[in-house]
Amino acid sequence: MDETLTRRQRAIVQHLRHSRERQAHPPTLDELCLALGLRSRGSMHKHIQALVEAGYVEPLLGKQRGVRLCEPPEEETSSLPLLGRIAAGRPIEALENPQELDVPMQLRGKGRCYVLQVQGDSMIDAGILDADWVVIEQRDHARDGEIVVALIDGEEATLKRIEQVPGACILHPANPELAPLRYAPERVRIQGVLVGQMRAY
Amino acid sequence: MDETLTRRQRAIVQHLRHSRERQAHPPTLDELCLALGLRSRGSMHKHIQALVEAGYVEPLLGKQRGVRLCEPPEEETSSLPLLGRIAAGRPIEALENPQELDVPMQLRGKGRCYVLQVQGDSMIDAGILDADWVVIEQRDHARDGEIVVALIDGEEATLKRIEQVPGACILHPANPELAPLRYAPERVRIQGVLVGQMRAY
DNA sequence: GAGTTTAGAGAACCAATAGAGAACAGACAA
DNA sequence: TTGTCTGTTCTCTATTGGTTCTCTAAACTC
Repeated sequence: MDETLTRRQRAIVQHLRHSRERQAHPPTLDELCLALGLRSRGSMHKHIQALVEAGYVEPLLGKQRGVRLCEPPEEETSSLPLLGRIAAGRPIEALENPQELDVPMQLRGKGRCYVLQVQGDSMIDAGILDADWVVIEQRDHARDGEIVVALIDGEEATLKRIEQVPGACILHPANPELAPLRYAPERVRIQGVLVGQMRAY
Repeated sequence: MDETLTRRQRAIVQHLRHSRERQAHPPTLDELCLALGLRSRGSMHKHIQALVEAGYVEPLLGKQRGVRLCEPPEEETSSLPLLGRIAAGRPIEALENPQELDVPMQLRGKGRCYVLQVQGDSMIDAGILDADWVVIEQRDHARDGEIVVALIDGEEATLKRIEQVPGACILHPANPELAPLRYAPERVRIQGVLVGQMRAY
C-alpha cells in the first residue's frame, strides 16, 4: 500500500478491503466511523475525499450508500497461470506462451498457486492420469504423504508422493510398475505441493 | 451482484431468485410487498422499474401477473449447482441446501451442466476417487465408452462407463473387484455424461 | 513560543432513497 | 357486462446518508 497515506487512511483502506468480502454493499460513512472509532461523519468524509484523491476510492458523487466506496486495485482474478507440463524425469516443459486457467477457490491452497499439466501415468493409482491438470501451491517444504513437485539435482522435475526419513528423501510413484526413488535430501528441492486437480473429458 | 443497486433493489433481486425456484408464476407486486414488508404497491413498482432499467428484470409492459417479473438472462456466473452425492446403487443423495460450485469453462460440456460428488471407489481405475467432484452434462443419450450417470429402474443412480449392444445396456465399473452390470435397455435411463472432474487435496 | 498544519467533533444542509396512499387503467373471470 | 385483480402514475412525506461548514485541540515547523 502507498506509504504516502496517513495511518488513518491506511486503516480505512484495510477496513474496506475486509468488509468488501463480507458485505454486499459498501459501508456508509457512519458505519465506517463506528468501525474505526470516529464520532464525526464529517471527519470521515474528509479522509474519504483524500482517498479519492489518491485513487484508492471511487469518487462517490452524491450517490447514497450503494455506490460509495470502492477500491481501484481490483485484483480479483480467479485464474492461475498454467506453467507447462510435468512428467517424471524431465524438467518442467515450459509453455512458450503462458496461459491462464480458471481454478475454483476450492481447489487452491492458501498460498501462491500455479497449474501444471501431467504427462504420463506415474501417479495413476492416486487418480492422477495423463493430461490432468494439477494445482500446485508454491512451497519449499511438505509433510510426509503429500504429493509434491520435486526438483532433483536442479534439473529433473517430478510429481511424487514424498516421504522424508533421516538421511534420505524417498519419492513414491503411485504406479505398481514403478519403484520408489531414494535420494539424499540435499538433492531434492520441493517446489510445490499438490492441492487440487482437474480433468476434462 | 451489481454494487450499483440499492439495498432494497438487491433484496428484491434476491427474493426473486429464490421464489423463482419454488413458484410457477412470477409474483405480483402485492405479493412482493408482502414478502419484503412494504405496504405500498406504488413503491414496489418504482423499485421494479429501477431493476428493469438496470437490466435485472424483464420489462413488464402492462402484462398481468403471469409473465411479469423475470431475471435477465445475464446469468454469466461461472458456477454450477452442486446437486448432491452419487454412489453406485442408491438414488442421488440430494443436498438439503443446494450449493454452487465454481467450475472452469474447460471442464464443462456444451449443454446444461451440474456437479455431483462421488461416493465410493467404483470408478477408481478411471481416476475417479471417493469425494471427487464430477461435472455432468445433462443428456439422455451417450456414446459407448462414455462415463454416464445412469438411473436404473427409476430409482438407483450410478456413475459407470456405458456400453450399448443390441438388447442390452452394460454398465462397466472401473474397479477390478466389481463386475459389469447388464440391463435391458428400457431399465436404464441416462441422466448425463461425465465431462469434467475436480479434486481438492 | 508563535504560526501552521492536521485530525477530529459537531452542526446544518440537502440530495438520494424509501415508503404510503390515492387514483386510474387495462386484464381477466364469472 | 361487472367486479376484482393488478400494473401504472402521481403526490406527499420521512429517513438515510453525503457534503460543507465552523470550531477546537493536538502536533509539527520555524
